[in-house]
Amino acid sequence: MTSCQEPHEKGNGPASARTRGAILKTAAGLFLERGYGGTSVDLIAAEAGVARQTIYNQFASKEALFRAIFSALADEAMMPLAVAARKGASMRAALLRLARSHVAGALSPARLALYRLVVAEAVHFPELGRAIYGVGAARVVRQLADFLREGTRLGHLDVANPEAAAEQFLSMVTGFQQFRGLMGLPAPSAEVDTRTEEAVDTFLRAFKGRPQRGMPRARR
Amino acid sequence: MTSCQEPHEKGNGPASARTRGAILKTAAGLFLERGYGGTSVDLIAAEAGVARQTIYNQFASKEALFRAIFSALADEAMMPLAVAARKGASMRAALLRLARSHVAGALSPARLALYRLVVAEAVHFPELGRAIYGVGAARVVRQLADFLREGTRLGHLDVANPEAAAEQFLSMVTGFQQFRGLMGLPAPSAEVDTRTEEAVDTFLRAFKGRPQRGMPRARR
DNA sequence: ATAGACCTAGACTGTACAGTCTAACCTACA
DNA sequence: TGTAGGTTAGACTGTACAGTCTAGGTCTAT
Repeated sequence: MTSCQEPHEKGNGPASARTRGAILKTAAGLFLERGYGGTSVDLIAAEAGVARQTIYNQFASKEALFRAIFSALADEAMMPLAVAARKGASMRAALLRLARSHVAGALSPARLALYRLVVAEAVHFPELGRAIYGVGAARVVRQLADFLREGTRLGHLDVANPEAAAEQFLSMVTGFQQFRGLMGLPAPSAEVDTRTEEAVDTFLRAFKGRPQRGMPRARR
Repeated sequence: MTSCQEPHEKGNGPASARTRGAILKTAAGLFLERGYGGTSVDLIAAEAGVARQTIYNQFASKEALFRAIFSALADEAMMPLAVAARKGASMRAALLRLARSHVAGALSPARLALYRLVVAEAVHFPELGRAIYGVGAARVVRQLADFLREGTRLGHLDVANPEAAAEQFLSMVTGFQQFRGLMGLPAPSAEVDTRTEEAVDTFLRAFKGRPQRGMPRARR
């Protein structure tokens, strides 16, 4: 493969920065797609359009490269919940919006790949598991818990233990859908949506607050 | 092509059967412990106290061995839910018992290992994912759904969609605990138990049947 | 005893990979 | 122009592995 790519403009920093970025980005994609063991340094080099030696100039080892990638990956993995309750929206609408966005995220190919990667490698890279949990899941739980606490304070909900309820909500909403996705089963979006709605309704039946105007409590 | 060579009645066929069993058992343990890629045929042979050639006499390839192991693994993976509602037990007690046993199973090292393996390999062995889902998860869901349906018929519960509710229940009960386990985080049994109880209570708040003072008989 | 089915040990082939080393090469900059 | 930093292709080492092949060993039924 003849190298000689277009001459780098000066001013965008040292060539090494650009190269390093390309390596990181390419390697991240490959690790997600093929796992740690399934991704050779040669492949990363080829895909990034870079010599293998260049990778070793930038990173001490394949493992070091993986670790370097990981924190970044973990950070962007769990986008913050779109938790802002809109002013006029009902609690059900707010939770549904939130659930839908969370499910969509959790079922996206990128997130499923990340999940697969982490589950598979957490044994060899224990701090990786802790990182994903801490910067990802735990943070999302905390955000949602705050939202539920606020909803309770305002009387729209009746949640005694917001952290536990948040975990229950997220588990219920993603649980089986995500499992099916990981198992390679199809996830028709209509069905996903139905399941999401049902989960939200179950959650609301369990945690509905004091009756609101126009919302008769009597329900047998 | 697993065990199709038994044309002669030779009676016992002792050596090969025993050998084959040892290989299967050893390989299953190693695959669970170290994953498919992390387990070499040499290692299996050594661990099983068998020559490598013997493995190749019994199985066409490492992959064939893996597949042969898998159905067995999938079968014993999800023990049937101890779903029998005891006569005198309250619904809460029954669900709690069920939840506890399910959680204990899901968090057991063997099941976490299986889960890890399946999640990691479902890409390369798609039918593996389908098998685990079908013989495992889907079956458990069906059982629990039947139980919920029966509870609803008796008026102890009010579940409109038993399948969906069963998935919600199982997701809620195992969701985060299992995730934490997979991530290598400690799972203090006291905390697991608390979370389990909370999940059961949430479920019951959502699906509690009509008040049961005299247990009004519901016929349909 | 002997034949056949099964087993063992280990040599062997071919492949893939991590990581090192070298020598040439490009670009910037003094 | 020359030097320095970074890059490149590719050769090289050592390891691990899947899978084959061979030569001989063990057990069992006839």
